[in-house]
Amino acid sequence: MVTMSDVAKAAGVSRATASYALRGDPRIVPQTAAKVREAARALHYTANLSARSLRSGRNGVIGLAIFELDRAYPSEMGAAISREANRHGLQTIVQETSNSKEGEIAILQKVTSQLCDGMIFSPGNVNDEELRQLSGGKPMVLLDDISPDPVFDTVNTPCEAGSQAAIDHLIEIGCKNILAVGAHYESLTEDLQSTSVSARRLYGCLKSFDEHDIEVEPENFLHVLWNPEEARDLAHRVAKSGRRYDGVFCMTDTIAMGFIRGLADCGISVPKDMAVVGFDGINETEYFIPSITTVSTDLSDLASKAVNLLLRRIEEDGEISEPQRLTADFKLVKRSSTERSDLRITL
Amino acid sequence: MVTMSDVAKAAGVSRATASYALRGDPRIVPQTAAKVREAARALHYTANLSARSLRSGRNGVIGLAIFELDRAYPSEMGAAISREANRHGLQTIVQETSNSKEGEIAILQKVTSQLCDGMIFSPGNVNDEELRQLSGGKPMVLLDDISPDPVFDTVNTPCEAGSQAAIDHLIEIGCKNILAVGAHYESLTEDLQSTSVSARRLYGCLKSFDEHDIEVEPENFLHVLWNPEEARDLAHRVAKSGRRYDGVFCMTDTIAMGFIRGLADCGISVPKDMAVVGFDGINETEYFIPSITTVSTDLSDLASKAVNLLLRRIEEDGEISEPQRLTADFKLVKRSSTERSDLRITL
DNA sequence: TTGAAAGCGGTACCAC
DNA sequence: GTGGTACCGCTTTCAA
Repeated sequence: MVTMSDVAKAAGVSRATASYALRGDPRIVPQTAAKVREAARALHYTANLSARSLRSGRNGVIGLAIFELDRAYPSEMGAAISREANRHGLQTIVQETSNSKEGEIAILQKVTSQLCDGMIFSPGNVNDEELRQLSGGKPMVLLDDISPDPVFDTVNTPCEAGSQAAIDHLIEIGCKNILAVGAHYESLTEDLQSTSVSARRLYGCLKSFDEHDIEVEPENFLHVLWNPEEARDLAHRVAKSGRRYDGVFCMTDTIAMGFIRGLADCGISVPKDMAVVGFDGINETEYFIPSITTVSTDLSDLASKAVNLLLRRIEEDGEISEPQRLTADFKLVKRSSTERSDLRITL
Repeated sequence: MVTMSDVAKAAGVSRATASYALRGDPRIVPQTAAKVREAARALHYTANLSARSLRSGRNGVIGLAIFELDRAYPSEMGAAISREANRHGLQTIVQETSNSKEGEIAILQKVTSQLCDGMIFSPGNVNDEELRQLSGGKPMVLLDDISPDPVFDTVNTPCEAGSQAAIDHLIEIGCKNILAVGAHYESLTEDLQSTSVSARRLYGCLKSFDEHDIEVEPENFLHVLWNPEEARDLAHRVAKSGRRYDGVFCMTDTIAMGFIRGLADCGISVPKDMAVVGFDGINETEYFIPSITTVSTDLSDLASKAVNLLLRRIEEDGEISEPQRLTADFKLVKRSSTERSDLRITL
């Protein structure tokens, strides 16, 4: 392994000078700097990040912790963040928490807070106070944090506005009896700011119903775990229940896909018999049959907001500003799953 | 930040003793060890990985580099490896190479080889010689490496046997005119061991045709980039070509999904008009409509083989054994996309 | 403008 | 069995 001493020796300067030169410190005269750079290149020198990190606390790497690597939304988000960080000259390391408290603690405490300049984190099972401890003082940006009293910068997904747009769309295309899948009607009791993602999406639904003067009952909302298996089962139960819905808003695309699959199992066709809207905008929605109308979270925007917040914290020296809370953009992408043939005929 | 000196002081021992005690060195007497552990717990001490790594070259973290985070197969593989590593008490950090040479170099040179005890890597644009340089001497296991003369341990996906099983299945259900999508017929000229994944999958197809005494022509094979967009376009062209296939083997599930989508665009129904088999076994194949028959690579097996090979290298001291080449298990998962109604009637 | 040297937080050798 | 201490590779004061 070639070290900076090797480079310094080859260039005929001291280690200190080599260090300054390689990092472009203006104190070093151009000739010396060029000599050092040349030596580094010739020797294929690469700085040792552990050493740099140990000494200066910085190494140009940021950490991202997501629930699960193998689910579409978090992994697409990870890709977006990774690419955005690259644009700023940073490397991103991704880890999965497996949505368990031990996982989150292990990652933050053992890895991310030690090996990275800062981290972006989807908290699931640790609260802000624990996070503060686990962060080891390193900058952190949270994704969809639900603390009433935020300690860290946060970027939220556009839950309220997005869900509202979804229901608006179903109403627009003529749906008269809409079902929202993903949250209990009862979950909406708490303070909205500090509440869960599902409750915030539910809130958006209610807002839309309200603005359209549509009365809803608890039966218009069904809770389900956010995975396709459960959604599929739920669709079976809905199909057998006899209750007739003509439009469904699923709080995630994965739910939507499972739900549509479940409807298909029971001979109910989307969009002919029922229109379906998803949320997230994962790539698969375009290739699913039918392609799925979805509230597409703008992941580039989310990534850019998160990385910029993090960089601000990493670069700020001492003076700590108020934690910020931003929301990512979205757009409603209309596809087959809400194309109503009856509507098309009237056009 | 609480350091080992703090722990040592609190426990009334030296730093050296504290270090030994915390790592369970048998030389330390149980009482002393307990004292140290208690102090560490009370102070919420966590070892600094950069420091440990700098000194000992080990920190319990392995690196995984995959092409793209936001594609199903690599991310499911990443999840499997991450979980397998956890089982061995290791943390995994995942990075995406974006399938570019610069990406691969940056990751290996700047991050993985420095911050990790070893790495698992899908090479795409760097050859073995470059890899050896970039690895910095750290242990590395490759995934689907195609070097004629392997330098590193490798775990391959079951290309030949899997593709053969796929074609076998299509033949079994009565397909008479089969199309394989994903590789040129011409790509099969080179030495099989050192050839690309697509060529190896192609070879499996040919083996099956051969064993069933089925004559094939170049028209039975169509090349396409391995993404759903291209596959969808290709399906459009196939549909319009007039050539009648009754069974299609797509070399990845993503191709299969895009292809089925494209067929649907043209009014061709799967499996009624055409049976389709995919490869990889990604989760979505189960929820796609129709659900997709696929050659499912056993990712737990792949992960276990890769992690075990890596651990062996990390733990081996000096004595270097021959590079090993293993192949992951698979199973053919039969689903709707190859359910032939005509066959079902005759049963 | 450059160099000497201290030190980041651990590990591991060697002496006691 | 435990402690002193050199050292991993780099950054960063401080002096020259």
